[in-house]
Amino acid sequence: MASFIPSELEQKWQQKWEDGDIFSARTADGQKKYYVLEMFPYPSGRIHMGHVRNYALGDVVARFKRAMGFNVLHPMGWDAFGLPAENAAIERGIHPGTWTTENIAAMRAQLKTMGLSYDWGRELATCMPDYYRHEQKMFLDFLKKGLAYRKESWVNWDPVENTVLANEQVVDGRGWRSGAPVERRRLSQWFLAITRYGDELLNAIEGLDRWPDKVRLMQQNWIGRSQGAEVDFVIDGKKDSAVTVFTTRPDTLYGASFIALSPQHPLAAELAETKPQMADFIAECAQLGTSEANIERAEKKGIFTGLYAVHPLIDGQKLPVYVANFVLMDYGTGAVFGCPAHDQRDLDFARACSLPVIPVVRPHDSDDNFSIEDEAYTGPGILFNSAGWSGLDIEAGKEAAINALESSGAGRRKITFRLRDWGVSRQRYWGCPIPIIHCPTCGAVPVPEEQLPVCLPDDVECDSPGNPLDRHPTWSDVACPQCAGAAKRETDTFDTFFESSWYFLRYTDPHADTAFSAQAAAYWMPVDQYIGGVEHAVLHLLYSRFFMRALSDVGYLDLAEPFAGLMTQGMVCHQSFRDENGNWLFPEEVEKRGDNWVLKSDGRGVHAGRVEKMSKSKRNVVDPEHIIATYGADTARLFMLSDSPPERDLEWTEAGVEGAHRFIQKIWKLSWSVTPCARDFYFDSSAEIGEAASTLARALHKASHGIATDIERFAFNRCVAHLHILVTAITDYHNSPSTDKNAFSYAMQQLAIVLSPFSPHIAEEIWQRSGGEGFVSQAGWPDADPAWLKEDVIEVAVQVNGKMRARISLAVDCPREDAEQIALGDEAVQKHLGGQTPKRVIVVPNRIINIVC
RNA sequence: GCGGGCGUGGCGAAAUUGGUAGACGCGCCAGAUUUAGGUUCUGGUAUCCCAAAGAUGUGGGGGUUCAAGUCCCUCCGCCCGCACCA
Repeated sequence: MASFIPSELEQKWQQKWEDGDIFSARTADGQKKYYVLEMFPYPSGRIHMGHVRNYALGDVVARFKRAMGFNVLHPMGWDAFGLPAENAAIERGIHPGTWTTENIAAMRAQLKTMGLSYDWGRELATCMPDYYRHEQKMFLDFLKKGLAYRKESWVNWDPVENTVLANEQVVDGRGWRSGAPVERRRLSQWFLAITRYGDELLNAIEGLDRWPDKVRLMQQNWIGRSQGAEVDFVIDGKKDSAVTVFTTRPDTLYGASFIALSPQHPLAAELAETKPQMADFIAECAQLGTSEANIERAEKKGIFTGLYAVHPLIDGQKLPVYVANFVLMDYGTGAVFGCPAHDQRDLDFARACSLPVIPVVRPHDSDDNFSIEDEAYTGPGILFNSAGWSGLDIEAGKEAAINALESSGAGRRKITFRLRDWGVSRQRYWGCPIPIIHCPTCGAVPVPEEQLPVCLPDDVECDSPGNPLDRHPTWSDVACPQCAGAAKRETDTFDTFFESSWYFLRYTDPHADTAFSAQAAAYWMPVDQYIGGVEHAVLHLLYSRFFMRALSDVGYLDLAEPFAGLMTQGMVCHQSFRDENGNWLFPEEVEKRGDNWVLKSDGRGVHAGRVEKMSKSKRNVVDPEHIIATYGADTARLFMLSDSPPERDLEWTEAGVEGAHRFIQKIWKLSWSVTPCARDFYFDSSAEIGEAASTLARALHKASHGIATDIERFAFNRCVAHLHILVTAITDYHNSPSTDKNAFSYAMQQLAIVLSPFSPHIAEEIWQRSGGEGFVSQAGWPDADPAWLKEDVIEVAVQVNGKMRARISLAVDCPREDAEQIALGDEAVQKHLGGQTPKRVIVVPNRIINIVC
């Protein structure tokens, strides 16, 4: 027997697949299509285990659907613009483009060793002008349609580097490189009007029935449609100035005790001009940056403006106006009224500032003495302390409030979305240039379409922070397309989510002169199965849904939803280790001796930490390249799929890989007894073929049925269990005295088919040895014969008063009465009945019998 | 802070969606093969109990039901996302 060298075997088959060009997808009208897509990687330099998991999952689906007779599209490409390339440029003096291209080459080579069934002819990289030129055109089309517009918004500003910082680059309120306290700055930037589709994006979630419920919920909450009212509060002493607030609880207006403005509210800025204290407070708030998580986690603080607002309903009542760090400028109107009795955050603030707490909603089972202590009351109830609204329930109260506001002119019904328009401008080099020319006389002028693409210049200095496009001596100097006067190119580039919002469309027609052709999109779209990390549950997936609608509206295609099916995978985790000094250690630096972990080098003790997401900083990483070189891709893929269900986190363990490897080797050894089998061989379920052959036939049919069912429901770990059971059955048959060489080889050939989505290389080898035609990668999935799946006798549990007391064997679909009689006749059952007569007997056919007395 | 999720043997998990808890794998134990180690093969393995019988058991507490890992309430722990990381 030849020893098993996975790399040789795998290279051989990868070469044959490539030579045979068997994974190229061609538009084939009439054949049912299936589009499988995994989220394309950012070319960071090396693949990591998360990629291996993602692509192994996708390849199972692609290979299985091919076996089921679908015309499968399974492409791969590179999400190639982004911040890390610029960081590499600053840190290592390498051009972002060079860095990215080298990374792509390295990662492509790594991916190819996995034996994934991609159509590499459709590969794309978003940093190529051939790709991004189309999104410049899209942007201009959006602009014409009013879907793109310009407005001011806030960014994190590093005052030392004079650059805009990403949230990731703000650490504890300081720039990550400069260490300087972050400021907020207002910049004029481009936005895409995603909120125009708010209702549609929300309503269509219901139809995404092959998406995980959790993702649908998250998108729903993210869009966050709320009904309520806008209320205008006139500032005392300034008749014509009012602060407008948005509230979902107009019913609690009689409980209002203050008004709070966002630190970015125009009125706050106005006050800061004359009040240094206010200016200081706003500056302090600015240090929290733009991250909503940071803002909302910060200690609640506010300062009094000295102004009072007039309560629109209560004569003579005035509410103090504060500027508070917990009010977001981006939501509603950037101002709220505080009702401490019925909002915990308002209550905390009111207690800190000694403001009145006026309960206006009481629970149904309380009376008008209901009062508030440390906890705001947010539950259902009846209004009180509310003049004419007292006695109404909350919903009726809201209606009454809105009617009162509308008739007095102090407010109006209002629907607000939490969703904000998408700011796409980035002050960075490594992105798609925004095709706009700024002219001192004509303003922002679109670059004429015949001048597209606006290519990134290569000759840039990337050795210092900031946008090199701003520093380029000539690139931005152009003539205005309208007046031919001297003008400047826009030096901002697009958010990289722009690229990932339509790449799945480009794959359908990757060499088209346009972004894609409507025909190709009509054939291949939507993506039937999309697979990727749950971290994209909202942003990327929502932007893509928006893009489809926007592109449809400007005439590119006619389809609203890009992804019919979605599967979100869990993270790949590994135990982390630290030495005595708290330094992180790589897994290969430690080993287990007895119950303790020690350093391999000198045997000193090691702290074994938690099992957590693989990350470079904690060093708990395992390099896929090393694993594939050692065990082979078949083993690595099989292990990735075998232990945890795909949506859950997976712990990478050495022992687990070893186990998968043993299983592959077991199959390898078995494969040496395989000889070409008769083409028309099959197990006849209507003939007497003997015990051993029947058992084998049953195992084969159960496996092909079970694996197909479990692939459809993403229970890949169960698929691996089916494979183990099948291999055990084939081994037993092989070892049995009545073994038949032809039957054995046939069984192995069938195994090859059902194994091929998981470990395709060894499957090809077995297929070839058993005389299979062509590639197993192109073979059809075996139909399961129901006759071989049916059991004759089934074991049924018998409970007495809900406790399991016996198991009885019954014929399948045995009549209820017979089952009941047999159960009651059972010795153990009789013993537990202790002579009592059953009051009730529940018979669940083929499952359980419960005798109640 | 807000939004979402997860929690079952020593470990990864399974449970036909309210019907026999622990399939399959890892680990461990015993035996066989082997000069030995490794490999391989066979058997065992939720806990308590010598065994049987029995009892207990799905993060904690409570509830609904003939029947709860599954449904409801509540508490605890861990993880993910929060709009300029991708």
